[in-house]
Amino acid sequence: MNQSEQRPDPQDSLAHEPASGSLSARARAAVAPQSPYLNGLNPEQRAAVEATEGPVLVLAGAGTGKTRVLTTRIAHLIATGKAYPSQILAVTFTNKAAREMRERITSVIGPVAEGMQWLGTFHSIGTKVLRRHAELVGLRSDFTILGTDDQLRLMKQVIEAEGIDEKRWPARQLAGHIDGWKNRGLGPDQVAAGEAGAFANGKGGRLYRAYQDRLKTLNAVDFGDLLLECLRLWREHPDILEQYQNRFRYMLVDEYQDTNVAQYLWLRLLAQARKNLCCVGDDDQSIYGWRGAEVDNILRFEHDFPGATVIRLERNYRSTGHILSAASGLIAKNQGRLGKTLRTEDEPGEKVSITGAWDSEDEARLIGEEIEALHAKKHPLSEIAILVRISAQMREIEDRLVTLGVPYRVIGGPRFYERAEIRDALAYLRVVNQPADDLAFERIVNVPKRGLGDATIQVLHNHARAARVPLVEAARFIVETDELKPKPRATLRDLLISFGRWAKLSETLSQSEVAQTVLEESGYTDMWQKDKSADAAGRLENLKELVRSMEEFPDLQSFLEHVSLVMEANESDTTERVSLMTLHAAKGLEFDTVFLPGWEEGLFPNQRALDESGRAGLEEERRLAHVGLTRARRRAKIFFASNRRIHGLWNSTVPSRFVDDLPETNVEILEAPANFSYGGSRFDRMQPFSGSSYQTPGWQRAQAHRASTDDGGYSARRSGDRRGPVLIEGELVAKSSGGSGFAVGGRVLHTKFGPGTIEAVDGNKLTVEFDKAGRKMVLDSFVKAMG
DNA sequence: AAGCGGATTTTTTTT
DNA sequence: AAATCCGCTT
Repeated sequence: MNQSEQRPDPQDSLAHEPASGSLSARARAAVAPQSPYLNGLNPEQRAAVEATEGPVLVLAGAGTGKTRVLTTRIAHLIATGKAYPSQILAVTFTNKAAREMRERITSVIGPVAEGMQWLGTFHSIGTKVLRRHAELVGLRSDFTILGTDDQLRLMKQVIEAEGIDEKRWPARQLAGHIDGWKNRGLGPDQVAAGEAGAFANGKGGRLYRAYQDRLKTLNAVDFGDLLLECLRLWREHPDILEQYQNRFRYMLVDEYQDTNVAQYLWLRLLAQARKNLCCVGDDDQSIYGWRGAEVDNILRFEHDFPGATVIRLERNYRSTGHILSAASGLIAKNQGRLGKTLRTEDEPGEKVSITGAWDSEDEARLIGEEIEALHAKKHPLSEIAILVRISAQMREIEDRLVTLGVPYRVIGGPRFYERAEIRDALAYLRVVNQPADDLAFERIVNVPKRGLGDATIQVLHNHARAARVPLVEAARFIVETDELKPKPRATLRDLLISFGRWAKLSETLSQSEVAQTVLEESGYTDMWQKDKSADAAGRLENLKELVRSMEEFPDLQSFLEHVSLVMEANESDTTERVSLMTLHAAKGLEFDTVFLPGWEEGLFPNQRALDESGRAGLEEERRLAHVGLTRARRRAKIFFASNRRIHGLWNSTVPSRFVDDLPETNVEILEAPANFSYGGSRFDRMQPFSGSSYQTPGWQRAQAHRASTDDGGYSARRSGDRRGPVLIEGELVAKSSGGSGFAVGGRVLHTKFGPGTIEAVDGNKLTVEFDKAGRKMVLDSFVKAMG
C-alpha cells in the first residue's frame, strides 16, 4: 500500500509514543476549527463522531448513516490531531467494506487517509501482525495462507495418518469442528476434552493438534489461525502486545454484531490499555450466527466495557414509512435484542405487498410480470433486486427472467479466488516459487491428467515421510530409482524438469509472463480449451484475468498474498440489470424495489435453522427477514407459493409466520386466494412455535415421517393424536371455505395431485390421502369437493 | 488410472 | 431434480 509522504508519521517505530499533545497536532487542530465535515450530521450521528474517548457502542439501524458516522469519526480523529492515520485501527469484515471506507475517508479529508495502514479486515490485519513476529509463533514470515480446499486436503491426510476411517469421520466434519473451535478462540489445548472427544471416538483433540502441527511444518496457516496466532502471540509476549496497545490510540470496528469470540478477544486485548474502542453495529442485522458470529458480543458490550457510551441511530434515511414500520413490527417479535425503533421523515409510500402464488413457477412468473411492468414505467433495472433465502430458489427465477429477456446478474456465488481454475493456476505458481509447497504440488501434479495417480502419489508420500523431505524432493529421488513403472517415471521426470525451467524463467521474465508460460507449457490452458462443457470458456476468461491482474504486482510473493486474502471478481459491469442474490449477500445494499419470494414455513424460516438452533435460529431467520425488508427504499414485495418442489418432490406449503408478524396497517394483500386472507391466517397456524414441539426432528420431516409410517385407521387419528397445541377450528373453516364444508372422509380433487380422500381437517388446512401422490397437507382453497 | 453408474445428499458464506 | 461422491469396472 502507499505510504503517506505528507508528513512525519511514526509508522514503523511501534514504540514511538503518541503525539496528541504535540505542537504539530495542536497546530493542525487549530487550522480547521470549523470542522466542515461535521455539517449535515444529525445530533446522534454527531455525538457518535465526537465521543472519541472511552468505549463507545453505536447501535446503527439499517439505513441510519452508519458508514458516514464511521468515516467521519476517523476523519475527525485525524483532523483534530488526536491521532495520526497510522495510529488508528479500523476493522471491517470484508475487503470491499475496507476499500469503500478508505475511499470515503479520502473524500472527506484527502490523501492523508492513505496513511491508514491499519484499516482492513480482521484477517488482513492479523496477517500483517503475524508476518512481523512470525518466528515467535513458530512460523517463517513468508508463511502461506491456506484456502478451504487445501485445508480439507490436509485434514484428510491427518485423519488417515491417525488410522481413522475417513468415511466414518469425514474431513469436512472435522474441518467444521476445528473451525468452530477457532472461532471461539480455542487452541488444541483449550478445547474441552468432552467436546473434542465427540469426534472420532475421542480422537478429536488429537486430530486438531496433529493438524496444527502439520500446518507449522508446512509453514502455513488457515484463516482461523490469523486471529488465533495473534492471540497467542500477544498473550505469550506482553511486551509485543504493549507495543500494539500503544500504537492504536483509537480503534473502530464495523459490523460488530458479526464478530466471533476470537475476534472479540483480539479486540479486548488491544483495547484493554486505552479503552478507546468504538464498535458500530446492529443487533437486528446479525445473520451470521451459523458461522460463529456471537450476537452476544454486541448485547454484552456495556457489560464488557464498563462505562461505555451507547448511542442509538434510529433515523432512517432510506425507506418509506410503510416499509420501515413493517420491518420494525416484524423485528419487534424478537426477544433477544437491545431495542431500537427506526423512524423516517419520509412519506408513508406504498404498503408492503404480499402475494400468494400457486407454486414456485407461478411465483417466478408474477415477479417477472411485475418487473416488466416497472421497466415499462422507466424504473431502472439496476434498482430492482430479488432476494431469496437459498440459492436453490434462483434457478426458477433465472429461467423466467431468461424467457422474458430481462437482463439480470447474480450477486455472490463462488469467489474468484475460490474457483478451481484459479486455485490450480495459483498452485502451479506456488510450486514454481517455492518447490517445498507440498499442498500445491499435490494439487496440480495430475492436473491436467498425466497418469500420475494415487499409486504414484503414495510412493512419493512414503519417501517424503521417511526422508523427511518435501514431495518435490522425494520425486527427484524416486525418478532416479526404478520404483515407479517406466511411464509414470518418465512423466514425473519431465514434470520436474519443467518446474526447474519455469523457476529459471522467473529470474528473467515478469510474473505475468511466467504465469502465462507455465499455464501453456503445463497443458493447463489446453485442458480447458479441449473441455466442451458450458463453463470452460468462462474459466479460460478467468485465467486470462488472473494473468492480467498479476501485472499490477511487483513480485509473486505479494501477488499471492493479495490473492489469498483480497482478490475478488471484478464487477465493473455497469449494464442495466436486475440483481438476484441471497438475503445474506444483500446485507449492506439497497434498492428502490425489492422482491422477496419464498416466504413459506420450512423455507423461510428455514427448517434446518429451526431444528439446529431452536429459538435462536428462529430469531436469526427473523433478522434475515428484517434485513430483506430494509433493503428496499420505496417498494417491498413479498411472495409465497402454496406448492414448492423441495429436493425434487412437490410439497404443499404454508405462508411464513413472518407474514403474520407484519403489522396489518403496513401491508396489502394482492391476488391472494380467499383463504390466505390476512386476518385469518394469523390464528390458524399449523403449528405455533412453542419450544418443545419444534425441538428436534424438523416439523416437516416429522410430518413426512409420520405420514409414511403411521398407516393406522381414522380412529387413531381422530382421537386427537395431533401433536402440539390445539388449534382454533370451526370458525375460520366456516368463514373462509364457505359452502365447501370439508369433512373427514370426503373426496376432493386437487389441481396438481388429483383425487384424494380427506384424512383430517385443521382450520383451512386439510390432510389428504391422494390416490396417486400420497398423503399431503394442502390448503382447502386448492381442492374442490367431489360428488 | 480413469471413467461410468449407482447411491446419497441437499442453507445461508467471509476470510 | 441435480449435483456430488463413492466404488466398481475396464
